[in-house]
Amino acid sequence: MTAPTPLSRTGDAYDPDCPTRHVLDRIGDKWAVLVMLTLKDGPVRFNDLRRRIGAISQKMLSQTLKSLERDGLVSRAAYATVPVTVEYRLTDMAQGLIGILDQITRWAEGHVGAIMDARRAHDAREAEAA
Amino acid sequence: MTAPTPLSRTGDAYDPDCPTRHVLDRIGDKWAVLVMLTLKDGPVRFNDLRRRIGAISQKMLSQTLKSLERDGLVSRAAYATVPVTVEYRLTDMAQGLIGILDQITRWAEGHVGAIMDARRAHDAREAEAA
DNA sequence: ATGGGTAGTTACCAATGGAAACCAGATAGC
DNA sequence: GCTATCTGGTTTCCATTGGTAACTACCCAT
Repeated sequence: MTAPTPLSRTGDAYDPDCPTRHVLDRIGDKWAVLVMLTLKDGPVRFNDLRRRIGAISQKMLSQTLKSLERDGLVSRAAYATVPVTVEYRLTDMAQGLIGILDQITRWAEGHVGAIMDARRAHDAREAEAA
Repeated sequence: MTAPTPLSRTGDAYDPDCPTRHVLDRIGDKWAVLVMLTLKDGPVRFNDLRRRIGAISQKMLSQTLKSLERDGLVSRAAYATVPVTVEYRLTDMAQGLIGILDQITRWAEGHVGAIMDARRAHDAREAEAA
C-alpha cells in the first residue's frame, strides 16, 4: 500500500470502503430481507406489511422501507383515497435478488432440522462439560 | 416433538417461533456471512480470519464462530502445536449455503453501481425538497 | 364525541456491537 | 530473570442500535 489506493477491488468484500460491502450489509439486515420477501408477490400497504410480518415495529418497518427505497429496491406510491393508501412494491432491480433470497429460504427450510439437531448436540456437549 | 403447540408451519418465515426464522436470522448476520465466505476456500486460523476480514473485532469473531459452530455450519479443530493452532472450516452442510451466498456477492457486484446511483438520485431529491 | 382506520414520528429504555485492555501459556531475545 | 511476541480468546466499558409504546394528523361511521 504505497498510494492512497481508494481503487476498491470489486471482488473484495472485506474492504469496508468497497461498495459491495454496503450491499451485503443491506442483505445482512434482518428486516430488509423479510420485507422484500413479503413484497415478492405484489404491492402491499404499510399496515398490511406490518400485520403480515407480525413481529416488526412500526418504527423499524418505516426505517427499513425508507432505506430500501433509497437503494432503489422498493418503490413507494401514495394514493389519495379515503384514508391515504400507500403501496410498496419491489423494483425491477430487486426481482433478481428475490430469486436468490428465495433460494436461501428454501435452503433454510431444508436444513432447519439438521441445524436444530446440531444445536441440541452442541448444547448437550456443553452441559456435559460443565 | 410431543410438545404442546409449537407446530410451526415450515413455509412461514413470519412466525417468530418458526425455526426457519432462526436460520434466516443467521444469514441476516453481517459477520456470519463474511466469515463463511472467508472459509469457503479451506480452513483458516482465528487470527488469520481476523486479519483477512480486517474490520471485525476479536469479540465479534469469537462470538460469530461460536454460534456458527453451534449451528453445525463451521467446525473447530485445535492442534497442540507450539503456539496453539485453531483451525476453522466449513462443514459439509455449509457447502450448499456457500453457493447461494456466492450468488449474492455476484449479484451485489453486478448491481452496486445501480444502487449507488439510486442513492445519489434519492439524496438529491431529498435535498431539493428541504 | 368516541372509536377505528390510514401512515407514520417521537421519546425513552434495553440490548447489541465495537474498541481496547486484559488473560493464559509458550518461545525467543537480551 | 525480564521483556516482547506469538497463539486464541475473554472482559470491560461506552456508543450505537433496536424495540415499546405513546403520540400526531386526517378522515369516516356510529
